[in-house]
Amino acid sequence: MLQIKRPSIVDVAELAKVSKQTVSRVINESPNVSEKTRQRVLQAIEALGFRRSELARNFSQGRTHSLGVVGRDLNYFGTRTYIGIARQAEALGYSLLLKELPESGIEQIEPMLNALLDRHVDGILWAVPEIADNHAWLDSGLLARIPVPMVFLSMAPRQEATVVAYDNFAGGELATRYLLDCGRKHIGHIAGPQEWWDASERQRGWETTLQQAGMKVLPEHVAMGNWDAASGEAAFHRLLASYPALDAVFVANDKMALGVLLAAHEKGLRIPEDLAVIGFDDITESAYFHPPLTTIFQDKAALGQQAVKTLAHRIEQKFQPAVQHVLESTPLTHQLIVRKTTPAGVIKT
Amino acid sequence: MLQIKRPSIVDVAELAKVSKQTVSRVINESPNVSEKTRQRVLQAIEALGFRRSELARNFSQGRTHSLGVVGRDLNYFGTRTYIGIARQAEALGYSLLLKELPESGIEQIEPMLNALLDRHVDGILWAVPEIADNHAWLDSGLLARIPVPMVFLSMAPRQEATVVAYDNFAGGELATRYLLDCGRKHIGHIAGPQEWWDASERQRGWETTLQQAGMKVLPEHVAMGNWDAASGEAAFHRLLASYPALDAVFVANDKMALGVLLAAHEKGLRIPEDLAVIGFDDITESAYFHPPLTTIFQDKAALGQQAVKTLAHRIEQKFQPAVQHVLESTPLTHQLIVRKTTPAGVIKT
DNA sequence: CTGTTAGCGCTTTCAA
DNA sequence: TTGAAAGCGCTAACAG
Repeated sequence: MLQIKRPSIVDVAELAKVSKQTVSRVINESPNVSEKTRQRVLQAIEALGFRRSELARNFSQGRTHSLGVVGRDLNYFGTRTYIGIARQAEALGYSLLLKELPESGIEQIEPMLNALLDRHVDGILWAVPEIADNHAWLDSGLLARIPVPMVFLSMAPRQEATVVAYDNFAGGELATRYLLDCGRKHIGHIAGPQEWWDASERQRGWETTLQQAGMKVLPEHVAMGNWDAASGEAAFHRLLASYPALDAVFVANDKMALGVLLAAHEKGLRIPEDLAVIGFDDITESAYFHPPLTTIFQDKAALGQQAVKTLAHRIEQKFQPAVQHVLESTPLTHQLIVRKTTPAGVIKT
Repeated sequence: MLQIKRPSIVDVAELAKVSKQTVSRVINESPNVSEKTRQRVLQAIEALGFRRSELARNFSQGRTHSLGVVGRDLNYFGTRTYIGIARQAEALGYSLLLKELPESGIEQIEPMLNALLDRHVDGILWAVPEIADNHAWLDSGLLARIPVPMVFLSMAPRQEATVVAYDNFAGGELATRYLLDCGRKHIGHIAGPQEWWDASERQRGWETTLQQAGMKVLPEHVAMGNWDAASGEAAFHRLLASYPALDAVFVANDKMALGVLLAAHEKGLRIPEDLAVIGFDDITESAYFHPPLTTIFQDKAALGQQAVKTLAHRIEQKFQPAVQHVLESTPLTHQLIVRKTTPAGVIKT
């Protein structure tokens, strides 16, 4: 099973009777080649089935036209986010080098970044959710020593770091205000894990909105889950116990809301008459929950796209500081999707 | 903003007063280095903060220790599959180069493969679901011309192609047999898109099992969906119309089953008394459906792991034909998960 | 045990 | 418009 060597630029040069330099010019579409030789070279390329080795090119140029993507469990940001990332990267001519950051934590971070840098990625996209202080390394000065542009997905804004994120605070406000508009007076919250930035922002949005409406917010008006349906169910039981007057609940994601719906049903609560429920995310299933879930939509694909655009923009700036690059931007705003878990007839602008 | 050049092997050599070859030996842990010089070199490495450039190494070795992964929409195989792939690749020392195959189709395939080969991936993992004839290119001889090992995820077995897949036929049998064991006499099927290999296999499992039980299987006993909850709902309405005696339904995936549950509820059917329902996949939400869904579990992470193991095994074989490599294998068998959408009290071995 | 010499396949000077 | 030469950072093959 003889391995046939890929033809190189030299093979093409020999066949076309030119220098390899000329071949290089042809494949790079340099204008400084006569039409005649260009044709000869193109023929040789065709005849040999030549393709330029990106590996060699990357090596010689010192850049790889690839982006390192560090994720955690792929599934937090969800497949939609990754699709956005992948499509946008492809569109912009970047390859993706994917890494999974293990739970273990902080001591894995530097090795991971190094692995990417050793492969000379042009930029790095950090798609690890911010949990507790797992982004604390940013303040250690490590960031400044990373020689390539870096973009962070959905983390708390901080100095010197480029962040692409939804405004979860605003999302929390949107959900809560809607429940207020429905006329509910006792709006509880089932939060994601406190240590998650996204979760605490959503909670802050809920709290602030209620306070601005002149309502009191007590600790027993919140229960915490871990994003899973099971935890939503458990949290709902606790919440109902600690806040019996409850007539509406803002759940920090749709999966937990699924658990809430089940639990409420078991308790014999009518939805939305006795209890209004609003979720967060608008996962595809939520339209088929029982009853269909009112929720806050966020376009995860757009989030991924925007992150890649931003990163690519910074890379181009670095490699060609001369030219003015424009950064296209996708708007990232939450949308309210009203379905059956909230009362009908409410006008919302 | 001066870009500091990464120290190279040569810088280390100079500082340690040895040849770069010796440095190379040290970083590759060759035994043929005296302890004394090794220490000197290590110190120099430390002092300079040297790290070997994987890019250069890849180039010089002609292999990249990376796997090309071609997926479609990331979400068909699901995040679990990708987590399995990512973790196993990491464990085996491979990087992942990710590509998304656009829907458009066949004319994208060769460019995609070429893009991967131009970057000299060591192997390719094809994670695109087999739909209609979108794998027909395999029979065109293209495969034979791909110079690196390739592994296909979840497609129909064929000559000359390495496939890692669940036996969907067996899964269909398992589900159907269970409904029979429950004593149901009118078992319908809501299938995935006919053109999907996985879908048609599951259907075949259903059909065969019923026939072996001496039952007649008619076209009106099946309705087709597109994997989405919405399509499951619609398909159920059609199925009920064409097969009024229906007392059980095997749904080809959990999402569609979700739609079925909603539709059945609206029809006033009691589950499982009037209608037993079994899904397929065991997505995390299904335990929280209303009622909790009986389903067939498949470990997608294990699927991804097994695919990477298989691919890595073939790669090692190629690069070091001398040594005997053992291929660890993860068992890929479906499991029945009994919850509330099927009658209780059935003993199942 | 260590050093020397090539060479991987391309791009980037610099000359002609 | 073309070519020659050097170099990217490493490994491989051969000497000593």
